[in-house]
Amino acid sequence: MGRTPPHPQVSQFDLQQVLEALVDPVRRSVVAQLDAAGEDIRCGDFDMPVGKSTATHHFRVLREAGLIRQYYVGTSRMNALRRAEMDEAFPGLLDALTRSGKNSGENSGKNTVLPVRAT
Amino acid sequence: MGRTPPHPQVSQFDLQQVLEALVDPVRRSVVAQLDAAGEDIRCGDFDMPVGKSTATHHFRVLREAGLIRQYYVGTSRMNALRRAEMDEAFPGLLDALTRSGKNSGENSGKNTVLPVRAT
DNA sequence: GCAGAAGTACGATCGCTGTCAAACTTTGAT
DNA sequence: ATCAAAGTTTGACAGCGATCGTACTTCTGC
Repeated sequence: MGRTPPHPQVSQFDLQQVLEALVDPVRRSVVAQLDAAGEDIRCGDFDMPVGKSTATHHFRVLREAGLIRQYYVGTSRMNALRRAEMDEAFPGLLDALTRSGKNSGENSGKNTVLPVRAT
Repeated sequence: MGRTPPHPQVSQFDLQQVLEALVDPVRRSVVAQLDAAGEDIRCGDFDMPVGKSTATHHFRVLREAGLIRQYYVGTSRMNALRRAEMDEAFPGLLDALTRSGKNSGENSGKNTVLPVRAT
């Protein structure tokens, strides 16, 4: 059980890494769900449109960027939003993202208004 | 083709698109330079570590996301930061990025040789 | 001990995007 | 008219990352 994966310290948070984590709609949705719930969530209890192995990958990216903290409870892995630490490193960033996530409905990544060549 | 290229309206700004634009260190640097200068800058006057055609590509991505406005002056193309409109669409986002850009790696995302504060 | 549940690790695709070089266009100056 | 400056367009290429399926590891309950 106690096998906790490595987590970065606040002093090691990197903006580039955080943005790369948050640019993916699936991962941003995970953050949004944690923020909305206000409590920790099991990996399997998220609403994610991908397979298990892909989900694992997303959680790892979020963890290594410092956005979430993971710990085991039985066979389940719990996920906690590191909101306070993120706010300390990058004030206003999570606020801006979680807020605008509500209004402009996230359309899962692909374009809405701009012309793109056909395939 | 001395005409102005197409620019999106504020109501059409898309968070996903804006994040995809800002996740690239070169493009974030362009935004930072515009923000720091406080005035419009010619394409050729930016400090960019890429070739001209790549720079053109970056400017297009920024423009289509709504981050900059482009207009011609002679043979030169000027670039203006659409700060107010971005703030209207995504309050706090640019603030968070330009501010933490000072501390964390806005350094092209590769080798960030910057002071790290302890906790 | 065994079976099932919950994730993880490992390859393998596959599409996207950042990059460049070369050719082209438009504008301003000589 | 000619030439140079400033960007754009096009085509090609390389690398990264999101995705999946399968096999593997741990833990809980019986």
